[in-house]
Amino acid sequence: MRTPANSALPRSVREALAKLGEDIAIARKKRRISTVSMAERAFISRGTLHKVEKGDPTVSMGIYATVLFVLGLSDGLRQVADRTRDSLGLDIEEDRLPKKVQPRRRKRGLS
Amino acid sequence: MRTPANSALPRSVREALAKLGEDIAIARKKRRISTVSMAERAFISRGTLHKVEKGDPTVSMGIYATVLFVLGLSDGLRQVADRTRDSLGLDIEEDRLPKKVQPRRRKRGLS
DNA sequence: TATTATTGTATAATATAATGAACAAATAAA
DNA sequence: TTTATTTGTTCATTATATTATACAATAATA
Repeated sequence: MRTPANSALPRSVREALAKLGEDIAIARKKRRISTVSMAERAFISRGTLHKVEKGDPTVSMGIYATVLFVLGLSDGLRQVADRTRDSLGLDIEEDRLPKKVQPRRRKRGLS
Repeated sequence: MRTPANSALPRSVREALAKLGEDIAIARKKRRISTVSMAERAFISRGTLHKVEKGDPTVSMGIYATVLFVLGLSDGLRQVADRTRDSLGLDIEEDRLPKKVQPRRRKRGLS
């Protein structure tokens, strides 16, 4: 990622990722898996695993997901934005949601 | 990511990410946010947002996290691997977990 | 305490993620 | 039905993520 979303992440986002990284490290230790072994199982380098356990935002989602999978925790991913839990926004049945979001148009000829 | 973890993700992982992407797209539509507007708010390009809504594993975690934040769904991230929910592994108090994971050593001099 | 493996960092090289632009296809509003 | 806007894709360019390697610091075992 080479976007401001990298260097200038909102505090709460940075904290959420940091917590995720910590939780991953704890889960790994609970399972008595070394960083070397974990890196091998996830097909990544030890350095990248270290970033994951720090909650580094530049690491790809696929790598996070694979690490979680190795830990048997990938189900958590499915619930992150689960529809049934999402109370915000319009309360419309999924089928009736517009496929494209389009603002109400102005009549032609108005300044 | 340029690791096998990219092209050869386990089925369940690919599916979990695909679901996450779908849920994100639905949440966006519920809130009547266009892809253009969403991309702006998350400081990313429209193309990358499209990947996110497909559950593409090569997109950075920071970008996923920022999009979730814009949707007001970033709390879900904090619970993905939450300790208190993690029933697997050793059931040891966090404080007593070893900082390093080390296998039991062999006595010297044994073949 | 001595020893040995694990973990924390740093660096250069290289693969690739993210962008912006441009065009086609699809959909919602008039 | 017509029209305007959104969304899907592609491509070349550029920034950067990931790796492999090596060394230092740290912690667990005997």
